[in-house]
Amino acid sequence: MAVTIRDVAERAGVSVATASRVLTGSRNVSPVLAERVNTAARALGYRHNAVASALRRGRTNTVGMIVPEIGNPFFPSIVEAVERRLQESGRDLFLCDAQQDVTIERHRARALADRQVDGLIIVPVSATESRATLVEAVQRTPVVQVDRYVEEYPADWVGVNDELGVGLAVEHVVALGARRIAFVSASLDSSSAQQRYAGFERVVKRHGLPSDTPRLLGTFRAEWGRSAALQMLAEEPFPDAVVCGNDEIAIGLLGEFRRSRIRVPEDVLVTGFDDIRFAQLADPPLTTVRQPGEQLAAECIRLLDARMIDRDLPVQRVAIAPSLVVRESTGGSS
Amino acid sequence: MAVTIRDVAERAGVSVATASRVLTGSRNVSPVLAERVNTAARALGYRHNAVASALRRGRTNTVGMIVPEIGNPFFPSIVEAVERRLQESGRDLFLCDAQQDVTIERHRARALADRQVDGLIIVPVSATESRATLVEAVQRTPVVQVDRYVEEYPADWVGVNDELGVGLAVEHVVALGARRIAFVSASLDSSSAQQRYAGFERVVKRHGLPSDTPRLLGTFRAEWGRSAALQMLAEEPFPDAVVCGNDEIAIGLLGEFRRSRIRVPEDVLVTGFDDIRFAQLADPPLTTVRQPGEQLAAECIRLLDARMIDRDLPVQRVAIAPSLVVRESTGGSS
DNA sequence: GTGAAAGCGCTAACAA
DNA sequence: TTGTTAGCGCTTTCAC
Repeated sequence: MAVTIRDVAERAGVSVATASRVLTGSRNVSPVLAERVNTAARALGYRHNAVASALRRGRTNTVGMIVPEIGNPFFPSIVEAVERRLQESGRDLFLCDAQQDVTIERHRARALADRQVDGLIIVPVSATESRATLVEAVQRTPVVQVDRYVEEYPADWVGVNDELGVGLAVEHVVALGARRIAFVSASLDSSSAQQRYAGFERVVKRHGLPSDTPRLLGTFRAEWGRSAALQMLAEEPFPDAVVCGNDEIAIGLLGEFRRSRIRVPEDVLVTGFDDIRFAQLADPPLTTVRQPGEQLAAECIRLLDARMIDRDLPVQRVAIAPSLVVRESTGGSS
Repeated sequence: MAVTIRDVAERAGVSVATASRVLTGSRNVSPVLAERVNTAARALGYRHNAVASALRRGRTNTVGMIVPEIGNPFFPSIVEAVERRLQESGRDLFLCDAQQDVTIERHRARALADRQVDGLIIVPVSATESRATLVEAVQRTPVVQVDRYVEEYPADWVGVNDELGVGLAVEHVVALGARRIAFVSASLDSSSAQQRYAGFERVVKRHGLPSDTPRLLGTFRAEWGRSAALQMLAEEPFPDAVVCGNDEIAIGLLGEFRRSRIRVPEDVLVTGFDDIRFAQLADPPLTTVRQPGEQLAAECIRLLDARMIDRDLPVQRVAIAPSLVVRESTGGSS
């Protein structure tokens, strides 16, 4: 068996209480004994049993995080930022992947809560079907929703203003002269998809632009961008611009346009959303709406910590304004 | 306080032992009592305390995983595959990101071991500097290295044969007539970088190709691909082909070549490694060496389970043969 | 400042 | 088949 605090105490000639006090960094121990305990611990190769500690204290110094799909490159960027923040306060992050499935998402949320995480950060899969999972989780642990949220906000949320973000993209292509603007995004399961769609419609309406242009809703994947491109190529008239619900879709679209000898930005303008790493590596480099990952992460941890202190706080919603990054897919920086 | 097994037992009118037996699915309980316990648990909203259970059993039904950098899209693909496998046996995966830093990696490994994970899956950051972390971890829990390994194999390993993989790429461009072949990859910290470099040199030598072509070693990132491209463009003679250490580098390289009006594959052939999602979306679509993620994951779990049964098994090394995926960056399928 | 002792919630002997 | 009970390793009163 592994060496326990009992062994350390014995070797140091003190009680387990004192050993515990030293090992957890309590003030009220004489330097002499503290030194003895530390020496004994080192000599024996003592390793703290976090499970036992967690059982006793009811805290784990651990935060759980669930993302809809780790393969979508936008999520890893948020995860990295959150992890850096958590590190500052010495907490560990356990990350889980819901694989785009609300059932798996529920399992993961329970698994994390069962392990007594001190808090849960979640990007919900679905605006409607993830709701029950959130409601259940909120009763067990502090929860913060990031990026996406579920209906009626059972928990705090931080994200960018998606509606505004897509608005920026539309305004941009309108300013460049586009009239017939198509929208390619994911079906309206998630709040992101919903808000981005809403933003598109709002600005199109505001400018009195034709509303019979394609609105193609599939998934947030590049393959969907490809099929959407093919679909648009098969129909007349071809749009002046395509605003996409995220970068992956836009990159898929660009690939298909390239193959069909449609020139971007000469024949059609294209915009994305997120500003993932590959956006600037696309051909042509992609104009997109940037999500400020560091800021999202910072706010997320702030909300979580506030909620850990007071569970009964009113639910907070923090919407950060995104910014447009102009690249060559709409004619380049100007 | 949350509802405990004691509350359930009381409500069901049985002992905690019986309640425990029912709740953990033991056979030896009469159906009548089992039903009563389940009903009581549901009525009270009982949730299993995994921490207490873990302390008692010494098992957590949890596997930890550490990747060097979750932002590198190759790792999420492995993570997803591992997660699917683990799900089959009802275990949960806790994922950690080492942020390319061996110190953080050590912290994560300890945090996971402290929480008594039943096993650890790790893609080590460095072939040399991650070694101590591995050695320590191996003493605490079953460990499997995936993709990369550290010197002297303190733990099982499964990955593709990197040397062979790069060999496939070189053979391919040689068959297409390339003589002057450049190599752009990451500096030789990780075993992947080392093996891929070795594979390149071996095949170049075997074919008696010129050995004064560029060998540029930086990082596994697209930015490095860009700078490497610029470096090669500034020198004479320009190579016939560039074999890259991974897809990201190749994609960065393609971007820079495009900007400089170097045509791929007409002016130069380019190959990658990994076959990440964006490889086929690159312009032109990237010829690359595919790592069979599902197979890696399956083998990884098999090794882990074997080691959980017998810690004293001799160290296993499983090298899977990778395959070449030919796309347009070397002239397309043929 | 230090130690004795009571659990945190659960499981697994052991008895009945 | 069921119940009683002794811990898993740790932290934290509560006495001294």
